[in-house]
Amino acid sequence: MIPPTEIRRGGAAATVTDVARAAGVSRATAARVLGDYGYVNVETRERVLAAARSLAYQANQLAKSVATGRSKTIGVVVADIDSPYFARAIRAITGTASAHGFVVILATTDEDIEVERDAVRVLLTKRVDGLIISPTSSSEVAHLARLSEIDCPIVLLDRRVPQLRADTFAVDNFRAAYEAVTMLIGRGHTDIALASNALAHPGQHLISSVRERIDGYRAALDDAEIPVDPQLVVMGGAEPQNLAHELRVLCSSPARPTAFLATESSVALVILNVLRELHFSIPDDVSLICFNNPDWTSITTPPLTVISQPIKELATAATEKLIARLTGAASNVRKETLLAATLIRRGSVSDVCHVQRSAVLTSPQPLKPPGKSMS
Amino acid sequence: MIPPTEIRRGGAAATVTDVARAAGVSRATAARVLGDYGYVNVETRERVLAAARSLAYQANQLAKSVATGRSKTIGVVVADIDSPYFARAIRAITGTASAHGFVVILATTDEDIEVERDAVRVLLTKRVDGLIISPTSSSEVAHLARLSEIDCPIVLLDRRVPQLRADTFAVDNFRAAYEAVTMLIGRGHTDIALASNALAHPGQHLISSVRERIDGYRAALDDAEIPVDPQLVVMGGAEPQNLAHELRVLCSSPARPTAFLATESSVALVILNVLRELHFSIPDDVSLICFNNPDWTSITTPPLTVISQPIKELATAATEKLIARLTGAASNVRKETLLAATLIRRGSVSDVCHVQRSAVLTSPQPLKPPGKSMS
DNA sequence: GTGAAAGCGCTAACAC
DNA sequence: GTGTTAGCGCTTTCAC
Repeated sequence: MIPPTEIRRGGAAATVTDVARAAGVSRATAARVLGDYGYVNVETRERVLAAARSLAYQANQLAKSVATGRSKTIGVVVADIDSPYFARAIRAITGTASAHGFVVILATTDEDIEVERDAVRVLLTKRVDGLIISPTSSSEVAHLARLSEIDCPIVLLDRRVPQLRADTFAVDNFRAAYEAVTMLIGRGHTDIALASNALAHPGQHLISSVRERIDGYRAALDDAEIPVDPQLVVMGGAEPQNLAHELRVLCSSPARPTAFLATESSVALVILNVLRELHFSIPDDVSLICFNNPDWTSITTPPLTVISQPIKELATAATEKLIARLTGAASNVRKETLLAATLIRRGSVSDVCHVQRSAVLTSPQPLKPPGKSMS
Repeated sequence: MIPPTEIRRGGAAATVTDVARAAGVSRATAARVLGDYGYVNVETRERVLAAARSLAYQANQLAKSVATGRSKTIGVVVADIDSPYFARAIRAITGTASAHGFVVILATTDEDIEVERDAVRVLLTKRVDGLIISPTSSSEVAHLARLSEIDCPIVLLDRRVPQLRADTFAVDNFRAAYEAVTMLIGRGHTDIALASNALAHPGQHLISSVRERIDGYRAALDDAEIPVDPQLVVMGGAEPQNLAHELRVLCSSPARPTAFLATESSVALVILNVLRELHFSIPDDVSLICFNNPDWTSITTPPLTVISQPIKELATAATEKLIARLTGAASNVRKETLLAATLIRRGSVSDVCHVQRSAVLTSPQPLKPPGKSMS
């Protein structure tokens, strides 16, 4: 009864046609039950499913995608995964995506705009349904602007690009920096340095997160009527050695600050190394606050006061928004979502006693951080 | 002259057909130049390329894939990206892959075998050309064994599964643990504990890396004729609170060890917290060595002596091997590549003075670590 | 060299 | 309900 054609060709996967033949129905019918659409007799369905099972049929999503025009794939483009910050983001993205039946293609750019452009091109070639990106540049975004024309939804994560009018999920960095610096000022600090691993290319825009942190830092000083000393803003670039060098110079100069705000935890690491090398102690000689809250900041001596960013929530929300857009469940208006960061007070900040003040604890203060909230 | 059909339909991407029409050639010819295969007159080629350019033609890789049967995509399945260890691996994989024109689909399992099975199934559905996986279980591998049947090359990263006969890239964990423990013994320690965030499910196999580290630990003790105290092997499970609890109990008992070997840096973090809480100091009261070498281990007080694993090299080699297999450039025999780990001596190990010994430095020793090598 | 035509595995009108 | 048929965008064989 069974025709010889029934014999599967060497190792190749079973197709709808194979299943249809095995079940004795047309391809359309088989496709209907396998694709789970349209009406089909419950008995016929069983027969098809049985055939599919026995042939270990697995749908070819690629073929499905070219037929439907949707790939159930989202592209993710970030600078680096090494940072625990982005690692957590990616983790949240893949989790959320797969819960919705989407798969994630990952690309890293190393903060290189050329690589980013290329990554986006490749992802388009793979026909991703949408893109989550943490853009390297806030100005060179032509390759991103193009996306809306070709109807590939894009959501920005962690970094804003106002001119793009895309859904954006980021931290309120200005406020976070402002509050941290204001806190330092309240503790008596006036010589507060800001350290970053960004680089101030002349004429080049900084990525928004760093830009906003610096702005917040400046605003806090301004509001306290403390002049901003340009020397105290050190942009070391991605090379730790260089950053370390600049910090060493700064700390050995008369302009030596009494407190540091680090724009990244990796910067804090460099600061810690330099301070140790110079035999400065934290928080007695200098206070330190850094952005991000990787595990290790709680076990240093002293534990670090940090600005914790809700990256997981951000990434999850970004992914859900993108998927909503893809399934037509999102409103047409592009929205910017700014989440508040949380200042976690630990032991790396102390008072500066210009004037004799009443004794204040300088040791670890397990204060309950203010609740974070969606804005 | 230009037919009205020349007008692009709303926003949709240009296809080979469009380009062919614009260039006044057949689809086959256009396909040849766009796909860069077969012979075509150099002049015709120019015409086609010009047309492609003006239409902003971008090949549809999906369609190409269903036609050719190869997707230029590799699937990566790991437990978690949060760990800096795997993050670095993924980074290396995406980098290497993209250098070879491949793209990476990422899936995380959270050490859940069901999730892993599902991830593999989904990736197959996407017709990945091959798989890099760090399997959750060393015993439940039927879903992986199936892969070789359907001709989907797989390479194992970081964890071994002997019964799978797949290319494997891992660290020589046995030797690494053996050497670390032997070093501790040489420093006078006899009560050496091993702590892990794995869980000893009854009848369940541990993942190979943990298994081998424990074996190495035991072997070192055996060879030194030190009895292995089961109490000193604490398997806390993934829940840090639980691990912390077990450690607290152990450290408060008479069985308190003088040294710890942590199978993960995240475990070291927990140990550090517990020790601080108990007011034990490192390395005076207890010594500590941990696997992995995240940045932060060099800035704790004291800096941690660690076992650094060449994960980047491993991941790069794994990716290259997979791609070689995909392009038919690899020999048929499956090979296991074990790279040596490197013991980096810093400040968290000190001597135990059962017997009075000559003074030995216990402060940070920037000894040059032994060179690592491919095996 | 180039074109016509079949095919990859799937979806989706449209008839019956 | 089910089958027929025409696509999706690309490759590839085979004539001319």
